[in-house]
Amino acid sequence: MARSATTMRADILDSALRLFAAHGFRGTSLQDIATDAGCSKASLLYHFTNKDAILTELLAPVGPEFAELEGRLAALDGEEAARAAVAGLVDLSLRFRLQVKILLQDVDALICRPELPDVDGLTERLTDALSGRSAAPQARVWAWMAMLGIILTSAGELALPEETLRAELTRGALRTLGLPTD
Amino acid sequence: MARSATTMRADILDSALRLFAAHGFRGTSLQDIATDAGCSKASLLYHFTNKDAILTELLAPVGPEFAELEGRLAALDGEEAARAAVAGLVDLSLRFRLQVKILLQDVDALICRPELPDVDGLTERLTDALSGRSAAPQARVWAWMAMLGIILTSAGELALPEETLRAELTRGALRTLGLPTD
DNA sequence: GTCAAAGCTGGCCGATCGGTCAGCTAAGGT
DNA sequence: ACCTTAGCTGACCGATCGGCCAGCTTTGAC
Repeated sequence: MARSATTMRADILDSALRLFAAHGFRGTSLQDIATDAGCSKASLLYHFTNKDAILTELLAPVGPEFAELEGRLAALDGEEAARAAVAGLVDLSLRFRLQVKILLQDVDALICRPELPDVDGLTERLTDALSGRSAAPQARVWAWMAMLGIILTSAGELALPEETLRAELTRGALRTLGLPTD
Repeated sequence: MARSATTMRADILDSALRLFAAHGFRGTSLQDIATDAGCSKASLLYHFTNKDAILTELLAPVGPEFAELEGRLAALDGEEAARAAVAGLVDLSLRFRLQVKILLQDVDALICRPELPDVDGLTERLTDALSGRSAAPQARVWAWMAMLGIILTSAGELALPEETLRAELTRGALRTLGLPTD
């Protein structure tokens, strides 16, 4: 054995996460991952059944976290729902920067997979909460702006300490939604 | 000749624009475009030297428009710069919805091409204007949130009349930046 | 009517993709 | 010392990609 099994698997996942986030799922070949991880392409397919399995394992922790956020939001309404949605979204976007970046790059090619989180429904329920359960066109537009602003800005490469980033993302989103920033 | 030359070229560009926006540049094959346009793959490469040439022609009108916006913004400062940047960005994002969507899907694979607009420099100068020429971390975060919110929300599929979309995008972005909405 | 050129296509090419397989190496229980 | 098995690999496969080319059909100038 070349190296401990757990290390090899972890190295592959680490390389795949970085490369998928940087160049997209479709833009990263198995050979790219193998080279980066320092092993052969065949070795990848020994540890994982196929390319999709690597992606699925990388994205596995994301789904439950967003589901839990949705559960918390479901009981709330109005301004309370919007503030909770902002806080939760900022938190998850920062914790899963790279995973979110992967999802966004090939949305259309990935949302059709049943094992992956239901992105369409998720965004719909999130914008519903962010708008404070309002169906007004303005509220829907602002909810989308706030959601995309949070997710993509945190996925970007702003060179800022995490705490200031979290604080300013929250403040910016609340203002987008027209809510006073405490 | 099967049909008038100008029609064939226009049909190809129309199909390519829709397919690139829907599935990305790398996610759309020449065969896909040919099938959609109702001609053979070889016919595409008769009208265009290669796949990149189709993309370049689709994106050609975008560069000058953003360059002109930049020129207008360069002379402005502070709140004036931010307001002008919001108005200009909303306008261009709505006018070039599909083109922007293409650029965003494969940013990393496309920005390296010299003939295409300098996305990195463009976003940097735009966020500089949106922040009112401020280097404060908060202003930079909010500028990114406003920019991404405008661009991606307009690229999305909100089923709203263009005028309300324009008005609410502008209002939302100004609030994100902490500017009074008149 | 003739003919050069434009418009268009089927068939082919090399490269690269994800994935399979037989087989090599080394670890570890007995 | 022996042998099973986990870890790993080079070589290979079919599919698909972007792109090329010889040649067919139609047009329009003369």
